[in-house]
Amino acid sequence: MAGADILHVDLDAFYASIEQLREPRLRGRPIAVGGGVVLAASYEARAFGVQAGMPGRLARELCPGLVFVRGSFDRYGLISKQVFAICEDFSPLIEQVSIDEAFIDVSGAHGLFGSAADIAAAIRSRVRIEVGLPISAGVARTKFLAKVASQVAKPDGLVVVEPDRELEFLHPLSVRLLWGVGRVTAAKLASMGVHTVGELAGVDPRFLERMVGRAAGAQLSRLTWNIDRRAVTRERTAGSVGAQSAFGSMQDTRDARGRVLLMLASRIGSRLRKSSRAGRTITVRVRFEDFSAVTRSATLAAPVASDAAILQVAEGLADRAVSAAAAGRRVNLLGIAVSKLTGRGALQLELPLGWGRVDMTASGSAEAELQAQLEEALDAVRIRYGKSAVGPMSLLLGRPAGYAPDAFRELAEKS
DNA sequence: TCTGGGGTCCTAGGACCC
DNA sequence: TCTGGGGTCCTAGGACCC
Repeated sequence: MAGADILHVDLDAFYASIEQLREPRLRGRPIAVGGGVVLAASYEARAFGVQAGMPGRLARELCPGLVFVRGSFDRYGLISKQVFAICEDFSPLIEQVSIDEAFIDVSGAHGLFGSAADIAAAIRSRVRIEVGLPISAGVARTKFLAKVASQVAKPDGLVVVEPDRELEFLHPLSVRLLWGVGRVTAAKLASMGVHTVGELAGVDPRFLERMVGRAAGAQLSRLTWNIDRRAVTRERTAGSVGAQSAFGSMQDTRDARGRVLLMLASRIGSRLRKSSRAGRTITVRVRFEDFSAVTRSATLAAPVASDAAILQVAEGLADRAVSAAAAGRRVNLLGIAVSKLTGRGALQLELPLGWGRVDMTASGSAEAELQAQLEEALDAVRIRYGKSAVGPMSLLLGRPAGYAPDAFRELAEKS
């Protein structure tokens, strides 16, 4: 049987710990990062019941001495990089899951650094000394169990689950520690008298599937027996890019909606172009005063990455979403997401036309593929608006692998 | 309790094609 | 003309995670 070679490391109360590190007078005090809602709470605040995701007002009621700190997210990103660079000194096989946690496969690192438990201890100590932050770690044979172990280890602890004691460790724990059991599923399980993983393991998988859905049910049944074949992988490319903005105290007017959509579209567009990606499906989410939400989406024939193209589609979708709801309801949040993303290597052109501008995006791994797509798009423009409408291409954005500027310049000149 | 912003994955129904 | 089964894609909604 394979050894316990997977680490899950998780920074404790990450944002709040950073603020306490930066500002000594916040140490030992209950603090929360955020404002309208709590993004992170220090352990001193958690003792009062303050939790991430909780509305700020409720948090203040629970914990009268609570100090709110505005977040400085650029700094959090930099510190996160420092921490995972330390992890990388021990093994290159790191899968970063979010800003504050990662899986590390250390099966190839024993000769240099000792057992997985030794490595976890060394990482914790170096992060504490070099960055100044507490980080918890779990060690187990599977990713799933390593993550459960790090949750159990918090705050500032280390839990190693030896392969011959897995179920003994897992079965007494709460089902809430299982990946995929949130508020709704936990309530359903509780209504059946199931509270621990061990109790869940005794439930017929077919029954579970009927209750929570086929995939989720099957997954849960497997996890209760620590069956998890996922490997630690470095590559994780996002499947969608989105942005949203709550209106807060801003009045919901047509003008305000337009401005928010513009801001969201340009944020998403620049992020897409920065990573040389483009997407075909645009989804708009509209949330109303009563927090009910409506989404409308559209899938385009070709991927887009320009602000103008995203905005144009999003405006239409937002109108449809608003009119699907009861008349007169005020909008409370707007969001846009772009999905069905191309792999890295999207290329985008903006063409000045007689009447304005058109954006096109092509994607593919090979240059020929990109060129063919753009030729096709250009033909469509010519057919629709007349040959003379198409002027010289003005802009190339994004560089696919093997990008050859000359070929595209020729294409631009031909048009 | 009255709620941010970034994501992932699943489900179900319908259209369309072979 | 009326019929079957399977696959793929799209859309809308929902649960969940950090």
